[in-house]
Amino acid sequence: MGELAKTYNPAEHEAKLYAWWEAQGYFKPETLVAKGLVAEGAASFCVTMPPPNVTGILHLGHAIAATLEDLATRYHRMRGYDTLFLPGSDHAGIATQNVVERELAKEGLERHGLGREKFIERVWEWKAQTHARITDQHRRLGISCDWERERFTLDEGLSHAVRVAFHTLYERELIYRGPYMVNWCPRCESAISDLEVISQEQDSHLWYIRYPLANADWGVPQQEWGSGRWAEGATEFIEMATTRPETIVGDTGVAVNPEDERWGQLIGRQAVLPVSGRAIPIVGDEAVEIEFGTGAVKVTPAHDPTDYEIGARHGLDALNVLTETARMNAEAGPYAGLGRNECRRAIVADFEREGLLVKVEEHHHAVGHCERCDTVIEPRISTQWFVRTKPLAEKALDAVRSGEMRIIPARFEKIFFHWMENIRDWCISRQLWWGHRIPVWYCEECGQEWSAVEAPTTCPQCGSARIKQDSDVLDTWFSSGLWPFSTLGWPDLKSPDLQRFFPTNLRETGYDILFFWVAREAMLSLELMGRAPFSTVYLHGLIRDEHGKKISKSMPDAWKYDPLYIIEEYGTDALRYTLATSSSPGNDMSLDLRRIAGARNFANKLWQATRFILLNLAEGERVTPLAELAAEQLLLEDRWILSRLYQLTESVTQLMAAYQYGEAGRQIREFIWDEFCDWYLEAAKVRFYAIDEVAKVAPKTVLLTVLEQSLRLLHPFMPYVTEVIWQALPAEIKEGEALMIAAWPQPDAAWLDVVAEEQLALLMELVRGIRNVRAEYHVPPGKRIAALLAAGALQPLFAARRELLSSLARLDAAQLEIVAVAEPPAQAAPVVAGELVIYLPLAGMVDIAAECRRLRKSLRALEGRITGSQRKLAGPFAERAPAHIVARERALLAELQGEAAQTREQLARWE
RNA sequence: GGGCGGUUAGCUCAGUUGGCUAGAGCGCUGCGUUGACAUCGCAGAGGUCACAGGUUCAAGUCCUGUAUCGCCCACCA
Repeated sequence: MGELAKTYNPAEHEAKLYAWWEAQGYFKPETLVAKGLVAEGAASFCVTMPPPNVTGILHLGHAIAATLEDLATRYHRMRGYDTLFLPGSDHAGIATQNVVERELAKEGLERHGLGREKFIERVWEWKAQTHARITDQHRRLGISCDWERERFTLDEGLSHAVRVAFHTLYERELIYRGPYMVNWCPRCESAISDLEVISQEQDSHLWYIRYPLANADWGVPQQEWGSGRWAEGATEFIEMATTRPETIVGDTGVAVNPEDERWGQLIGRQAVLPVSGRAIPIVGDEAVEIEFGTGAVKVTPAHDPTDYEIGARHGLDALNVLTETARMNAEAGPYAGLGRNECRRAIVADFEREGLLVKVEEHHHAVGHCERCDTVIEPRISTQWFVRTKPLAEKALDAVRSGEMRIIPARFEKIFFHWMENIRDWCISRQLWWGHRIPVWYCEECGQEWSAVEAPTTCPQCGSARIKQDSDVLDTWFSSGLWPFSTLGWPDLKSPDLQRFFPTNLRETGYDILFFWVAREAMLSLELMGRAPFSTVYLHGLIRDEHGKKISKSMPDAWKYDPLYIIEEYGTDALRYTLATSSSPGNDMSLDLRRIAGARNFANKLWQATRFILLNLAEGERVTPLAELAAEQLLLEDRWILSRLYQLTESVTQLMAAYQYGEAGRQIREFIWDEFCDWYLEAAKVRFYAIDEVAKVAPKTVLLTVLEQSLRLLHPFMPYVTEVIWQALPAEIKEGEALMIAAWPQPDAAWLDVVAEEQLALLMELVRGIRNVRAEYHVPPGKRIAALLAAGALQPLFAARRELLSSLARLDAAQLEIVAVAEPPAQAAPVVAGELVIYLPLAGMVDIAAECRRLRKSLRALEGRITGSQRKLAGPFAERAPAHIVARERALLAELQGEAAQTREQLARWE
């Protein structure tokens, strides 16, 4: 005790402390129960960590999530909830596979060359490395999660949960398989969901082309395509615009709007498709916009979602002309084997040669790209697995509407509704290797298809052993969608953790994955568990650099925003405090390193205050607990700070319960720094440095009591420094073995003392006024000056605390006169605070003209406000506004008038 | 094409049922090494709360519109 270093050095304590907490079992709910810190039948509080992808290292987005989750966890643990923060990580199918593929590419390897099994081995190796790094980073953040309950989406239990979930949905016909148009990434060679397609605006072209029409004069091209005479003899044409000329070879129709006067009469006729010379019908379809392009559109049902629908309506064939890697297939005739872009150039050139290219316009439009590898997506018809989302979405909508699940900030509920109401079926199969194999088998004998939780050996239909499992894997979000219950032991409904902690309480994540993840968690949980997975969704914003730019690895100063760098430079507490208090939910945050430095300074400030207090304790001195103090031992400043602490605790507790962490954190800081350190601690020095030993008892008690309770309030924000300090405090003023398992402060209503607060506020105003005058007159800071205080009815109070006033304002105690009514000295600067006036006889220094100017200025301001207040009270305000608001206004007016009267009196002496 | 958010001090941001003189950190100015702290203290300067209307006794806060920046969603080829 009392051995605190000169400054707080986070690195010296953090790792040690974390290891100790963990070794003590404080992160485990069982420990708290065993210690009797969780009351019988206490409510549970559970948050499952959004499992980071095992793709790389953590960034500030993870840091803010972990911080807020741990903040909530520590707060609830202190409140006596049966608390669990469950950690884990996500195999992140497509993302991780891509990362490992890039790693392999560095060695000149490619996954197909390696083979599925070997490749998966490599991914597991990668997983082991990144997982270790991620875990280490999370520990550095000080999060109090139960590592023994850590889960991984591909581990045994969760894989089983995935199979059960799939099987259940399959049996309920909420999962189906079929050939539909999906988003296909030709680089990943896999289908991806709508959400994984990122549309990017691009500059491109709109090619106006024309197809000849078959008529009595011409119907079959006589010359070779590319000869320049392919359309020779054609007499009628239909002109259309396209952004994708390479798909022309896959056209099986031309569509026009039936209302279109230009083209309407062509419906039913045949066009002759360039290149192949195939006759294709012209159909009428409402989907065609008359205004766009020429009003006619080529229809390629196999390669465009709209065309797919038009084709379906008119019985047009879907002719696939692309391979899985987006090269032209045999159907492309002369273009077979070309890449889609090469083909585009070639076919445009050929159209020009054949006189079928009318014009080319600049065109700006959105093109879909793969979220993971940025490759241009190809819409493609392929057989995939889907989740029928409509019925699931209904339940999710109800859960939010009914309030079973609440989203913070509330505006995201509308966004959630909109998405859920317009949801489309979710493509869950991926042609990847890294992930959960789809638990469906096919019989090669009888063609039976069935789903099973455990791998079968024979066909249930015909008994054949010639069965094969589906080779696809599931979308990674399918397994993470089960996270809130799969991690707690589902599908075992008797799992103690599931019964104890489900439904969970909080899902904290960035708003960018509301649809990807939170929405899926809600749908799957409501379907499989019959309940929403959590009661509150708290969405944080994106973290950007100090100029509001998105932080990316390619930025030259990206290293500055690495959580580990920040932790090493400023300490974990500084990072956590800053992340928790610098923004509000759902709003992006520009992380300013200066703020982090400020938070580090705050930790040090707290440290210094503690040092001061402990330095004033003798070795082994017993501190008197607050309860043992007699009422009269508590002086004005003691009653004031205790009252302030009471109010702070009330306010912070309310804010924490309402998930207003930012405001809570700011209030705690303001209290500790501005009230406790700057005023109370300075006030306490008066008694510390006095001769009277008895007088020193109360301030020690109050200092330690307030400090100890402040530490408890601050602990969820700055767990390390608060715990280190707490451990150094004398045993008499604390309970238990660690701050992190201490009880959240229960404010003692007896501390509330509004009179003390008002009186000290007056004293502070007086002191500030004196300091102000001293600064203006350049009175040397150390110089003690005489003063005459006219305190009116408060004379006894100020007389009793004369040392306090003289100490804080650097007055000469021997020449401080405190009276009820004073005859103003001739050569003195008056300081007015409410109805109090203190005269500072600055012998020979007082510039009367300057004083008059100062007083007049102050009087003008006062009079302005008085007039405003009077006008307000004379108007409809007095009767329309609530009584307490009016009363407050009246009180204010009286105060202003009192101060103005005093000021006028002072002026009158000189004028 | 829809929808959402931001616009508050030089910079980065708070300001949740509308209610005292709109706040903080950093920066800036002046003073200061008083026996916790220069990662500090004291005093101070600095804002027509983007703009225009409206509702109200009262608007940074609610409504309408405008500007501007950003984000999300969307099958105009």
